[in-house]
Amino acid sequence: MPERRRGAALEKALLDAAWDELTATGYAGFTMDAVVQRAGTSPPVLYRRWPDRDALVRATVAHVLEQARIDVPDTGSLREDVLTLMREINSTRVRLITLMNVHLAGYYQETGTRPGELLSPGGDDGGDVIFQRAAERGEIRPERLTERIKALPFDLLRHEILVTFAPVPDDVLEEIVDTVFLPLVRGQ
Amino acid sequence: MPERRRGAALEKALLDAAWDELTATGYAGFTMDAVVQRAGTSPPVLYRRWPDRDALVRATVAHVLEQARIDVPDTGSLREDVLTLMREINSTRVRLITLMNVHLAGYYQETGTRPGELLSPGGDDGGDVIFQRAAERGEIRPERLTERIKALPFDLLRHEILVTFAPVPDDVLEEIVDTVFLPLVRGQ
DNA sequence: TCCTTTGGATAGATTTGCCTATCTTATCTT
DNA sequence: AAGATAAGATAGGCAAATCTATCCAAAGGA
Repeated sequence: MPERRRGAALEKALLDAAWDELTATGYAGFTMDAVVQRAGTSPPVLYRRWPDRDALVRATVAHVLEQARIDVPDTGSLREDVLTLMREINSTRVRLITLMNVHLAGYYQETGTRPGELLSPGGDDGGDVIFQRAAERGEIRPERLTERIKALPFDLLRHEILVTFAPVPDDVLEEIVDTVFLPLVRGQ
Repeated sequence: MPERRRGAALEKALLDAAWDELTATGYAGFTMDAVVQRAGTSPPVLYRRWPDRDALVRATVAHVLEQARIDVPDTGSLREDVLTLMREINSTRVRLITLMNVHLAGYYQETGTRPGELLSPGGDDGGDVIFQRAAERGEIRPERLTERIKALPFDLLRHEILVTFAPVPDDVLEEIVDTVFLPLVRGQ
């Protein structure tokens, strides 16, 4: 019956349990006991690794961020590249985004992290590649590409997620790209 | 020394204290004791009016929402109308928006309220007037006015607030209106 | 196989916040 | 001026969560 987890495997199980607990109950209802119970272990196991609740939350967020890398698509068209990225974000990061913005007010003040850092795929430059390629293909007018416009579809996606707390329907993604983003970069 | 507050004045003072407490510490750290102390009164005074913490939070939000009405401007140009609305929101509702989105996860589940309802000035139709007038003046192409595009500047403003937790600089507001919104409704 | 390391169970001390009971005192009404 | 009403102080019971002390048991290494 024993079959005990140890070391890294145990640590991952604890952080996963903490993450589930965070998304289920939010920061307000987040208790060490609940994490212990969800992970099927006992308090000292938790306290040996993280001295208090805040340390555990920070480690949990860091752990999830590490695993949340998104790689940049290359479909051959800007429309599909942007939509692919948006769909990827939409399907994998809704919990992360809502949690970070909705539940973790205190987290920011301590760490200096900003929620903005959560969406740019692979840092702030990762997304630039798809615009460079689109410009080389002649799909867009490069002079239209301000930082704001490059960020626009992702900002709007993030906004939808933050206001609805749910994944965004695919036709909304297409509406954003086709009626807002593309007209701006193609110049009508 | 006494000079006791009573009735409506006391109630307002309590709700204001609760509001300050909410924005200062967030929902997680929001305690009845802290509100009592901040208001300079004692527990029974609070509990005679609101049976528990959740009721107080709900009453506080309702109280703030009541006082947060924004009226629709009529400057003669769409650009100024939109900018005026955005500036008004920017200067009066940053705390409200961040709090509602960042701290009050539990509030929504109970009340069914959605954060989206916080920005549309005077309900969802209030803002429509400025677009009607702009169309009558011939400033814009009415067929461009989808719901999404009408909401666009306000969605982007809300997004900025949610990501930075601070008022948005005026030049950012102008950038949004001049490089994103107006090109879309004027058709280039 | 022995022994060191580490996971896990249990119980409890401590803190903190919720909420109530009781009493005093100010203010309003008549 | 007297009585009714409501504010405010104080104290405390209760519940829940934090964190620790102590012990036992399993896994891995020598």
